[in-house]
Amino acid sequence: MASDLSPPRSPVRPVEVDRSSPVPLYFQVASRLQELIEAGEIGVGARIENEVDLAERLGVSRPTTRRAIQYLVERGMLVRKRGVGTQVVHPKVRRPVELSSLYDDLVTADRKPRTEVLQLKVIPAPAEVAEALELSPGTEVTWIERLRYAGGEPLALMHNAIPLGLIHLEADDLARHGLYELLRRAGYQPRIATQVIGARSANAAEARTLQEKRGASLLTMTRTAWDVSGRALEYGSHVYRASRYSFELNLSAG
Amino acid sequence: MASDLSPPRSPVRPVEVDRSSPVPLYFQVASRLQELIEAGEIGVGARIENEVDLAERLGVSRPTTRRAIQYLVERGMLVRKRGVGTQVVHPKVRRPVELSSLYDDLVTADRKPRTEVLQLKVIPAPAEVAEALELSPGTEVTWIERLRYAGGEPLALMHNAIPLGLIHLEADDLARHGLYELLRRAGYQPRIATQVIGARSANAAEARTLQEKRGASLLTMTRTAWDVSGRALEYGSHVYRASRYSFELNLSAG
DNA sequence: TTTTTTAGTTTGTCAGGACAAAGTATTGAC
DNA sequence: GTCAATACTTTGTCCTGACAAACTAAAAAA
Repeated sequence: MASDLSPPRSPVRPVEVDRSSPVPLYFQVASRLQELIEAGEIGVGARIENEVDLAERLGVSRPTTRRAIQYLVERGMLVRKRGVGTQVVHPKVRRPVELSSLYDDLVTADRKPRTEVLQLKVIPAPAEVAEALELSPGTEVTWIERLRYAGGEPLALMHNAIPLGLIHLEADDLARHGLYELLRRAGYQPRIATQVIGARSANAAEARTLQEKRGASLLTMTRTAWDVSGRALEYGSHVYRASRYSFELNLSAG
Repeated sequence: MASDLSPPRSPVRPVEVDRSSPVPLYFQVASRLQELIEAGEIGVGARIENEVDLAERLGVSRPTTRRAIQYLVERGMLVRKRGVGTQVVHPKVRRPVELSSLYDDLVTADRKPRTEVLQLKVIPAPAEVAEALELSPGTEVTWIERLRYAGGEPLALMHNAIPLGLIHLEADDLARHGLYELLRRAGYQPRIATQVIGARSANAAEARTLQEKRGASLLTMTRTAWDVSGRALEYGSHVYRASRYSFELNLSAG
């Protein structure tokens, strides 16, 4: 019997599972729940049905139900408390699902990007680069210098080093596609990266290239990216015009 | 019988579980595995024993073993492939465990922090702040201006707004503790935040306060933080001396 | 009235078993 | 020798069942 508690317990009506589908049951359940939550049918703060009842009503086992709920907990849509129940979390809090993608593509989003390849050659890795990529000093790498425009204006000056043998790069490809896209296409999926974001003033050459005044503030970002097996894919050292660019990130704790 | 495959299959020797301990079995198993991996006893790239055998040898059920392994997979130490096995991932790739904490405390880590409270008062929220905290324009908030030193030198000028009623702040407390520590102590745990990181040049007042030259590059960071229930906890607008500070982050892609 | 005890609810942990799906290695046919 | 079929290994999904731990709320005792 439903008790009368202040956060109403929504009944989660028409959820059914399709056992002939190749989609795992737990995922079907999670998806249905997610739909109901996003459609607002299970209002924020409301407690969902308890595991045991939900499982019984859907005709699946409790572990399957648990796994579905766990899945949504992990992406921040639900919170569980032992002895209490499972609540829907405020939507604003549900963002950080994809905090984690690595994109040059902040640009690609809405502004018209254009890339000019200033340099493309093979050089012995400078000490800093070799260390970042975990190569012996002097190992050769592909070295790229690109100037990226957005909306017709220069936005960033980007230097990258890529270990030889990973991928063969043509200036043409680089002009038309992002580096990460090219890497992915060659079968290398960046999974982990460490970034350092800082700022400094533009020197004369940078100011000229980026059409800024000398001494203008620049955002700097250096990054090393690895694939899932720990192979270093890329080292990058970029400077952005602070007047036109900023980093936006979503963090989640615990 | 162990086959002879190029990545050697480590035997994961002396792992035992303590059933009288209050620590969950799956967590004991995960911890032991993690130790072995971090001590290098299961070398990078090596496959660990398969679930079934491991479970049997430890005297726990397969679901428990699975859960332990899953736990390490989620924090990026292991990779599993159906039909193949479970491999240890390169250590460099294991970082992003705690990308997710919100800290002022980058500073507190090793450098001696000191905080000077320049302002502490209640004011109607400016438009930008009100929007960030999802308050009606003009709602009163606690407004703080702090100057943070590290190693005897000024490092950052920080402005924060906190909704009234959350917490009563004293200049004394703020001088001795981080804002997040005070919030946590009052029972408010920041869970989600959105940050924007940019750069600009210091104006005269900022330069004076931070002991920089006028026009020096500053790193800027504005942030809004929410707790798990979606309540807005804090809005912050900080500027850092770019010559002394940078943001370091670890990203991981889904 | 206030505090303590008790009972009830709900999630957390764990076992053991069964079959499916995805790879890998071996075998057999051509 | 090359290619396809087969067997094997390993993780993925799912079930039933049981008890423990945390929390809430009601009942009992002070």
